[in-house]
This record gives sequence, structure tokens and C-alpha cells, in this order.
Amino acid sequence: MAMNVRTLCLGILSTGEASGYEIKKDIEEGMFSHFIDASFGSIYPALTQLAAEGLLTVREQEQTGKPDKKVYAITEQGRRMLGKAIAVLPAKDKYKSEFLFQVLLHQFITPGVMLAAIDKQLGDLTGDLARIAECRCAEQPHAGAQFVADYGNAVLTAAVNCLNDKKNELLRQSVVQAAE
Amino acid sequence: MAMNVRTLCLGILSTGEASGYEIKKDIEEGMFSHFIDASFGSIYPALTQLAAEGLLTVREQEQTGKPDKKVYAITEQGRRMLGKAIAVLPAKDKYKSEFLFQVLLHQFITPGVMLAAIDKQLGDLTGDLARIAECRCAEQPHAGAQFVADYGNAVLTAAVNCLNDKKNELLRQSVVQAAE
DNA sequence: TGACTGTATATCAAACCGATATATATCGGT
DNA sequence: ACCGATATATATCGGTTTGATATACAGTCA
Repeated sequence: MAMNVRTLCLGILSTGEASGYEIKKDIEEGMFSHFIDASFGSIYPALTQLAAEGLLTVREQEQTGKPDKKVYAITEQGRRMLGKAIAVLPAKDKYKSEFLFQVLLHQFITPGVMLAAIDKQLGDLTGDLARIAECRCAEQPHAGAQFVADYGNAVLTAAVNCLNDKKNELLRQSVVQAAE
Repeated sequence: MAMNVRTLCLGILSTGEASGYEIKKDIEEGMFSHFIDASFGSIYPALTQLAAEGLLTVREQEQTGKPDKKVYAITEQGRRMLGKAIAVLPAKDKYKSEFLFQVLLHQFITPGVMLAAIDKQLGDLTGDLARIAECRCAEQPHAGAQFVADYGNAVLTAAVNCLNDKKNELLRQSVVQAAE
């Protein structure tokens, strides 16, 4: 799949028109946030380019109390391009975790730092779970969103449960060591 | 955490000396493969730079039946640098999935492509599970490796179970639709 | 007034990926 | 003996993306 920021923008705009800033917010807070990432440095150039190619239309919109914004909307040509881009087998998921890197090298860090890292990870995971719950309420739940929400919940709750087990195990060990 | 390819190389070399090629293989096949990624284009320059700074030593080693290789080993200075780099709260996990992107935009793709994507994802997940099982046998299982393996197993099996449910649901629906 | 926050667009160096080039060696086929 | 395929090994480079920064306008609160 030709998955780059271009396809990402086309995908988000297929659900409704938006500005670059709103696309970024969607990526950070909406359903897309759980498995996508992109920065302004790639979004704005992509939108400019897509508009120049006729895959998007632009409309400058004045706002009261806020700066003007450029509202982008997908064209028929853009929809065709999006359809082509996602009608292929998806690439393998990519997962990067500094936390697990730290765990694998736990010999170099103190138990205190390790526990802090675990708590940080637990906080991140529960935060993600909360954001999924919010999205479920906010958006109208079509089949795709339901799928993604269920998948995310399954994975995240499994991670939380595993981490809690590991944390308790560590705490028990340090109690034992302190008693010796 | 200053997590870049430099820290990654220091981390891998802290478990034993290796060449750039072997580091890449570790990243692709070893325990690190589940949550780390890096290419030759970043590994080789990083190793050269780290050696120039005295954090690594280099040793050119002849081999019978294979081309020569440059074996890198971490120095005391390198260990200190590694310790500093990972003794901070880890950044949030990053997860990118073209598959879930496709699911969220399922309205643009045919059920056939959707099912193919799900099967592809199931294959990727079971492949990862198999690789974890291999690593568990191959490496001597210290506490960190055990932690990572358990975490990976928990998350991946949850994903597989959820996907199988969703797949069966889709198959049932298409049977019903075909019967109408 | 001044500090801070939020909205909005834009730019750029640094980092990184993915592909390619180069070279050596083994092995199997013809 | 030669060719092609595969594995090992290092290196480079174009293109994409990040992360940080700059700029600007508007509201809020002290």
C-alpha cells in the first residue's frame, strides 16, 4: 500500500473536509491517533501538493476569533487515487517501544527507574483506552470504527493486565530483598 | 530517553560484540525485532561515529568462507553513555498500522480485499508469535527477556483472538448476504 | 500591559528509511 | 568451467519524515 502522508490526508479528508490543523488534531485525538502519526512538516506540503494535482480543492475561510484557515476537500479524482492506494495488501505493522528496550536492558537501570517506567507505560496505555472510549461516544460508530475500537481495546487491556502482573511480581521481589 | 540508532547500537553491543551486519540481524530476528527498527543506512554511520568518539572499539576480523567483518565492542565510556541514555522515562510507544487504516476506510475496498488484508495481518501476528517462541529457546532467558516475551505474547494473542472473531463475523455476514 | 494559551500556516536541519552498489565466498546446475 | 542464486558484509544516497522553530492573530486572566 502506498502509505505515506499523502494517502493519509486523502483518507482523513474522505470523511469530511478539514484544514491542515484539524487533520493534525484528528491524527492526535481521533480514531486515527492509535495507529498513525504525522507532523505539520509533512502534512502542509502534502496538502499543497495534492491540491496542485487536483486531488483536493482549497477554500480560504474567515473565522471570527480565530485566524483564517484553508479548508481542503477531496475531489472525485482524489477518491479514485485513495481507492487505488488502499486496495493492496497492507504492509506489516510497525511498533517501536523505548519502554521494552529499557526492560530488555534492565541490568543498567535501578529498580526505582524501572518501576517509574512501568507506571509511565501503564499511564500511557490507560490513556489510550480512555481515548478510544471517548471516540466511540463522539463519532457515529460505523463498522470500521467499531472494528478498530474493539481491536485497540483487546490489545491495550491485554498489555495493561500483563504489566500489572509484572509490576506486582517486581514489588513482591523487592519486599523479599528488603527483608533479607 | 535519547532513543536513536546510536543508543540502539550501544544497547545491542552491551550484550556482546558484533558487526554492523550482525546488529541488523539481531534487530530483524532477535528479541529486539519486536519493538525496534533500523536500517543499514543509519547503523553503519552510527557505528563509525561511535567508534570515533571512543564509545566503541573496532577490530577487523578475517573469516574463512566469508568476507572480512568489522567487529565492534562497547567501551567503559560507552556503557556510561548507555546508562545515562536509558535512565530516563521512556517516550510513548509508537504504533503504525496500514491494516487498521484500511479497516477504518473499509467503505472504499471490496470485502475480498478486506478478508485478504485480515488474513495477511493474522499471518504477520502468528509469525511474530513464532519468532518470540524461537527467541525464548535460543537465548538464555534472563528476567528482561522473559518480561518482553510475556508482554509480546499477551498483546499478540489478544490481537489474534480479536481478529479471528472479526473474521468469522464478516464471513457469517457475507453468507447471509449471499443467501438473500 | 503583559503573559499565557489556543488556533493556524509554514519552513528547515537533522534523522532515518529503502533501495542500490560493491565485493567476497559457497553451492548447485548445465 | 562457467553461470546464476544465495549469503555475508560494508557503504552510500535520494527522498521522506520528524521535531523544532518562526510567524501571526485572538482570547483570557491577573
